[in-house]
Amino acid sequence: MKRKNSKKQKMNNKINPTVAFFGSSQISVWVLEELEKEGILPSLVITNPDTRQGRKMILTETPVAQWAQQKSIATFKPASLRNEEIVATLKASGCDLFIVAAYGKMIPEEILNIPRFKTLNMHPSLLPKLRGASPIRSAILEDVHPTGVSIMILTKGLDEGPILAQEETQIEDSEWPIKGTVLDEILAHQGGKLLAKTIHTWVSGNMQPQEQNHEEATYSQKITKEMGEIDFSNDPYKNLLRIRAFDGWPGAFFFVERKGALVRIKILDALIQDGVLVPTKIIPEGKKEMLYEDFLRSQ
RNA sequence: CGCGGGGUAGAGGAGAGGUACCUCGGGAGGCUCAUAACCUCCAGACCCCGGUUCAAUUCCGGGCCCCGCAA
Repeated sequence: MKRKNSKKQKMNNKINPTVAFFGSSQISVWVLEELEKEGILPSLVITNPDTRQGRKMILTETPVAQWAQQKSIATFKPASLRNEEIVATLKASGCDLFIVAAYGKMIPEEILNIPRFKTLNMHPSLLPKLRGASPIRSAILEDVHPTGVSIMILTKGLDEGPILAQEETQIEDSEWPIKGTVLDEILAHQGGKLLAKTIHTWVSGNMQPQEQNHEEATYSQKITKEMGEIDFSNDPYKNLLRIRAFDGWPGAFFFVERKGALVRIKILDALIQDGVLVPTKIIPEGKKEMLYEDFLRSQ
């Protein structure tokens, strides 16, 4: 009777380490939501500084900062982590574990090694594939299907740390190439869930990190605005991948001449019809979202 | 005050100080073996509040909303 109880207790009362979370984007927030569902709430949040953004250039907090504020969690917004004050603060926090998800900055080794359970990272790709800045969008752009999520221990190199867990993402062929914003959300939630599960096992000591196969590593490039310009003379499927990958940000676009001026046309979505890339929904500069056929009618 | 564009039928556009026009869509009818094609007809609109004016949807001022850039 007594034995049974203690066993049960071990199963249900998971060890809950104190955690500091590094993240900045909406993807980070989705991960935080999954962690919270599993009872992991950080006691400290590190995110990027506020930036001016939006049409009015309003000073805005990162989605993570907003989330943390709502939960009344202490938040730091350092411009750089190579800063003794921050390092001291993190050391003094006494956190057992650091978690990183879409933070947006490289974290110095000095910080990675502070907590006794080390620093874990949720990386939304099947490492060692698509290391680097844009694993989700590049999966679409480079037609890497299926993709997935990985949980790893952060080390000095860029996404080179040993892997604790990995999971493929189930996406129907018919849905591929999927839209970037959709894949963001799928991978963030899936990665968050896997991360939560992994943390519980990891801190209880029942996990063997697996070194990555560095030979097979590929890297995702940072996505820039210019990459979004669509040249209709290019391969239609590649253009479609680009439109879907850049969904939301930075967006795909082309220019048309109207009354002597170049007008930018943003492509929201497109499909391939009889081997030809046909936009479906667009936004001409200064106008609102409209069907491409409506746009053509008025040309 | 970061820069800029815009709000006209259900959709996309044109327009002008005094009958608001075009394309698509909707409805009715016609032609046709038949049709998403063609013909005829019909319904349906000027973002809001002030000002100027004999007259404002149009010019002026303010407001609300939408969007492109930028970040």
